[in-house]
Amino acid sequence: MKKVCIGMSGGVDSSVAAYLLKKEGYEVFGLFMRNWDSTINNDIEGNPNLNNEICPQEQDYNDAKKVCEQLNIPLYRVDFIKEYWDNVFTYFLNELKLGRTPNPDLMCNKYIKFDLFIKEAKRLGADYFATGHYADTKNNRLYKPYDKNKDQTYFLAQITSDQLTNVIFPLSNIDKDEVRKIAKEQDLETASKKDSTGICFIGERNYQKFIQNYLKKKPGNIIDIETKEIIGQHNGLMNYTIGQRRNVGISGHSKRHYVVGKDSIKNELYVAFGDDSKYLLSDECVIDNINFISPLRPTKCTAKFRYRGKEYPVNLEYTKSDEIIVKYNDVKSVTPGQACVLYLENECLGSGIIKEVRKNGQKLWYIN
RNA sequence: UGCCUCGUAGCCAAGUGGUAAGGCAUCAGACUUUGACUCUGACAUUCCGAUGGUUCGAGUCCAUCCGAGGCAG
Repeated sequence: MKKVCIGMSGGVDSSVAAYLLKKEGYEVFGLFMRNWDSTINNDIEGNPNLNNEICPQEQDYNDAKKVCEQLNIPLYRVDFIKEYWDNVFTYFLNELKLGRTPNPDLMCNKYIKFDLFIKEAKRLGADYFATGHYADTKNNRLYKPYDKNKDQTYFLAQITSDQLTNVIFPLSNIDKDEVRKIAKEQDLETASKKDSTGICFIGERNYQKFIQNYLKKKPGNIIDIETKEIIGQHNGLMNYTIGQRRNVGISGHSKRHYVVGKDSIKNELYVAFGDDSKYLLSDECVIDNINFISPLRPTKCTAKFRYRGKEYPVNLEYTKSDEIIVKYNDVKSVTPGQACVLYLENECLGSGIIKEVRKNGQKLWYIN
């Protein structure tokens, strides 16, 4: 019998995925992973769980355990604390230091979930590996799932075609409502559990305080990009992303403000006023760290610049190096460090990391 | 010191005798496996610098004081 390892997170999605695999007739076992340890990682400041009797991670494990008992499948667990730190968190901090906006979850999938985690699953005897992602795969290619609203291919766009070998996404053909319905029908422990959000396995919390555990505050000026006047002080460029409006720390203006750029050398944050500020717009970007999952290399396709962002039509210009120039009509808040994920219809072709943002052929001077 | 203007919630700002607009910020929630963006809701219940006065009724008129700025000097 085909043996499948399902990555169990303790949430409703992986719970239902496990149930569906079992129903399909596979021999299923669960694998729970932990990659963050607040004590080992010196994660003190702003950590709401330090004094809790039971931290969310243990709660997640308990929930996963309970679901596996309900489904009558074994559950194993594995720690990747050091590996997560070395491969994902270090990258995350380095990007922040450069003033960019990294997306650690893409790297978590690339280096942890679809690499080390799969290796552990194989070691435990699995032929196939499954997760509760909303995505679809066929012939080592990646596709959007049936539920376009929950589509999580954005986070998977840095893994390779090889990494999709023998991978199953049991939720590829059903939507979230259906998942909740199945969970309730089967009376799974996690049926009504709230979806988790926040950085992969670190969770929801005050981001600025979290970062302060690892990066020192570095105050500097906030500049009105139109008038060049100093209009406030920031706590450190790592706390801001392009397009951000909340928690910037300025007020007293009649229009909304948005972060439009930053200068890591001068340690200055640039802000513009108004919902339609031209400073937020770009029409071209350069991406590197190119990863194609698909063999296709179109010159016209669509792209997402942020998770749950809109998909825009783009033209691709392949350069000699490991870079692609992506051209599009004006798009707001395209941000260095974020992934530019390419799609052709339902297929997720792959992605690159945004390196430079341009408008009218010129690099935007106020974005690093 | 003489004259002028102004003093409304954290910030900006309407209101010019009839019982405190709005924007920004903030907070809460929705959405969300990235720090967002977006959306919804809350936000001056003895109160409009202070103290008196006129009036049926004043943030709105008058007087004085305090404070900020400007013009004279």
